[in-house]
Amino acid sequence: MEKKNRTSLSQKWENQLSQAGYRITQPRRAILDIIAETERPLTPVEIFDLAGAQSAGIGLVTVYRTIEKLEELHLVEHVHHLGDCQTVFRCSEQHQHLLICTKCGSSYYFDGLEVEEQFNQIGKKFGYRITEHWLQLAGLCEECQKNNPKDRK
Amino acid sequence: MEKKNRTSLSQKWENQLSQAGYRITQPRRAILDIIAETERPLTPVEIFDLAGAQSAGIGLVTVYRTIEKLEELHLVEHVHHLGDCQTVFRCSEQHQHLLICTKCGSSYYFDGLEVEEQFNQIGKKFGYRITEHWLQLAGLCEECQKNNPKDRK
DNA sequence: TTGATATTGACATTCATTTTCAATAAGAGC
DNA sequence: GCTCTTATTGAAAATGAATGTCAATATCAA
Repeated sequence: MEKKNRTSLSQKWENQLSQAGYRITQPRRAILDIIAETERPLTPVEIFDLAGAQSAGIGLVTVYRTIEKLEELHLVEHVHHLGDCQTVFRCSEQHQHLLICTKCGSSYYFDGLEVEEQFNQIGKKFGYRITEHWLQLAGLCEECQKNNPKDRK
Repeated sequence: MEKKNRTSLSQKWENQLSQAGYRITQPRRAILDIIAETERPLTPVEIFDLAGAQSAGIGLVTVYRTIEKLEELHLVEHVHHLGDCQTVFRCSEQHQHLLICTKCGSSYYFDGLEVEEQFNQIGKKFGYRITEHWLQLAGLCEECQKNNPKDRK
């Protein structure tokens, strides 16, 4: 059995799951690693495939259930990848907004403090009291701008 | 056959569909009317139910197909109704953002010119060239704030 | 080490959406 | 107004994502 290179992030998640009373199992560990390591949103099936490649015999159901727990503890969240209403995932910290590359999917979180104040203003204009907002930016990351000199599909 | 009170919006859509080479059928007309008349996002099934109440025998499949065409002509768009990744619909004009009431679902569109400039700035910070953005605000509308004196669920 | 039980994976089930296909109806051309 | 081509329709079947069921298994507290 080879020693896995656990990231500090998945270690942290593991502790939080444990503290919340959940057990740490091999399948869960594999799934945590995948999500923590990957710098872009993933679909449940993608996670399933990646995890399956590492340790055999992980069920897709377990992926859904693990995601559920992580979501409950606010360790991952659902994000929307371009117009399409695909359920994908990305680990997050605090309440932040996603900036995602339309080509390679690489993404960052940013806090929207500059804009959040304006949201309240806009709401006020229409008589609304804003309680939630949903913001996501998409574009080409530095890398993909280089590799995309003109506009290849 | 009673005369329907067609809204000017559905009339306009009808013309655009026609100009795009699509035929105007009774089912399509009913679906157009529903979407144009309704001031909140609707799921395909909701549209199906509402349309079915008006003229019998409209298939759910036709609802999906009509939405498809309307979307193609940018007459409706998919929106996300709060965290949940439910596919719902709402008619829109131009590129605008949705402001939606979490209680009754009533909604407005607003142009986000004030904030859009800032989006580019944020992107620049991370080396991204922003090409799309996705913004939705939710809260309580004036009416629901009144009817919701404390915080009834 | 042991034992209660949370978790697992296989399978069945549900629900939303898409595909298939023969029957029908829209509308262009006469 | 009538005819004919073909886009459109609805029913049924097919797909696909997500959830529920359940006996076997693995975790971890004692």
